[in-house]
Amino acid sequence: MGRRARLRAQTTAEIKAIALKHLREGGPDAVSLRAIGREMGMSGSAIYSYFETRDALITNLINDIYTSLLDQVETARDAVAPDDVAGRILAWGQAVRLWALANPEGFRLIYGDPVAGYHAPAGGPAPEAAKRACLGLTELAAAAWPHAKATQVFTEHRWSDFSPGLAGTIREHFPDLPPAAVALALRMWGRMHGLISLEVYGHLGTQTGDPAKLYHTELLDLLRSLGLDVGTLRSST
Amino acid sequence: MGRRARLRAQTTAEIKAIALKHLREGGPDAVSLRAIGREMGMSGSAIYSYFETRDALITNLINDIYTSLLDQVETARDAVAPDDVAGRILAWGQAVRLWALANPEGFRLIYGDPVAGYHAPAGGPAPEAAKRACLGLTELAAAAWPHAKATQVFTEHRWSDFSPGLAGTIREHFPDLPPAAVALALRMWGRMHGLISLEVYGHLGTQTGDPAKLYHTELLDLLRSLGLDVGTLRSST
DNA sequence: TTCTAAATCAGAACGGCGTTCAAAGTTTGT
DNA sequence: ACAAACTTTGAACGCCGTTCTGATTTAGAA
Repeated sequence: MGRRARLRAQTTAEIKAIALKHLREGGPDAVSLRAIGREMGMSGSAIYSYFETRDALITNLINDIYTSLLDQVETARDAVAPDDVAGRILAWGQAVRLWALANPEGFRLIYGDPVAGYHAPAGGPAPEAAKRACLGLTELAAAAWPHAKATQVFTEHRWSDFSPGLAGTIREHFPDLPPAAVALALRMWGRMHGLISLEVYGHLGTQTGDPAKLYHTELLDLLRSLGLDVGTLRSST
Repeated sequence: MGRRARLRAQTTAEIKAIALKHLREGGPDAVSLRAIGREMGMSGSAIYSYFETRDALITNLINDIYTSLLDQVETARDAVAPDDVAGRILAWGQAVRLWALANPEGFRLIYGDPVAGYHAPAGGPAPEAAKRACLGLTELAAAAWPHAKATQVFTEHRWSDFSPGLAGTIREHFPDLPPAAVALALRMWGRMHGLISLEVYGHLGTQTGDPAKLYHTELLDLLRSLGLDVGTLRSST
């Protein structure tokens, strides 16, 4: 990599770093090419040498942020023994919430309306990370499936219910998993996402430390509905 | 009401109607004072006679939209006999989703980042509607509580876990309800909200009619976790 | 090494936005 | 009839994304 390419990579990184800083400090509106350029001592239009458009920069940020979320969540999950299925699900769920509370702007960027006038590219802004998330959840669901299948509500699910890309990838990794287990994985996702997004967007009491307890209860209920014993677990905040 | 006041009310309504139209047709960015004025044959600054600021207009819209959501949801719930607890919960849940799919921009306005640079006023943009939502869900949880309390995961919840305003209002309406039932109501909210918001924001497969089935399964599982019999219910899409 | 083509930048410009302000126009009540 | 209140306009300010022109710097081939 020549000198030119190195400078370019460095500038690109600086743009992204400042964009992230503005995002954290001033919310989505503060992420503007002109403001970034101003802080870097560059003209706003100069950034167009590094990103084709502002949306491209945002997409790039979403990718990074989504990846960092998954890194953290997977790490938390893998800190629990693989045979402790309930513990791994609990760890995943708590990690998602803690990450979201620590990075609310990032959470909004990934799961909400990212930024004024932003339009996600086809296939979503971070298809790679999204696939990782799906696979991670499916792995948890697959591990829980032997216990869960007895307790699950009966609803017919077919592979054709899912997008071909997702279904294909999943069946590659988990050949013997029934489609109902994939539905379970998505529902687990929804259960975690619901309370977290209500909390991040301020629709929960906005008072005291309650949301943590509420979320913990929800996770325990999720485990119970999977047929997993949670009698002894209690204090993993 | 004099002629002047009537004209004023009419203009105010027209502003809101056009704002809603732009919201539906062009997304949040299309809601701009200048664009509204343009369509009305008014200068953009004239709107400041009717709304103190753009955020005030948005807040007003959120209020209307949130209210219309609750009207629809409560109507759906009340179409089911009061003693059919499971049916009422199912009706509520399906109504929320159908409304969200029919009014995705409204859903984003209420539950997401509403619009570029919008900052909600203290107490939220629609405290009245939010309270109605909480009470409605609490009513459902209260009706289910006799069945549910046996199956619920044990987690201590106290009144102090909730915001004083919410707790007070709820205890007014449901004097004998334990705090755990309020936690259950909020968790029901989260369960419905999770899948719906993932679907509205395009994080679910983006393929086929699957989300409906997934959501239905989730509602059935919710009912099951409440100890409500759902063996015969199946086809209420 | 010299020369050409590419990459990088600044700065002006266009049209959009929310908001403010002074001035003109209109309605209301006295 | 007239003063006070309200409504509206249009210009202005500063912000934004984006495009374009032209200058400057760099990389690689001759």
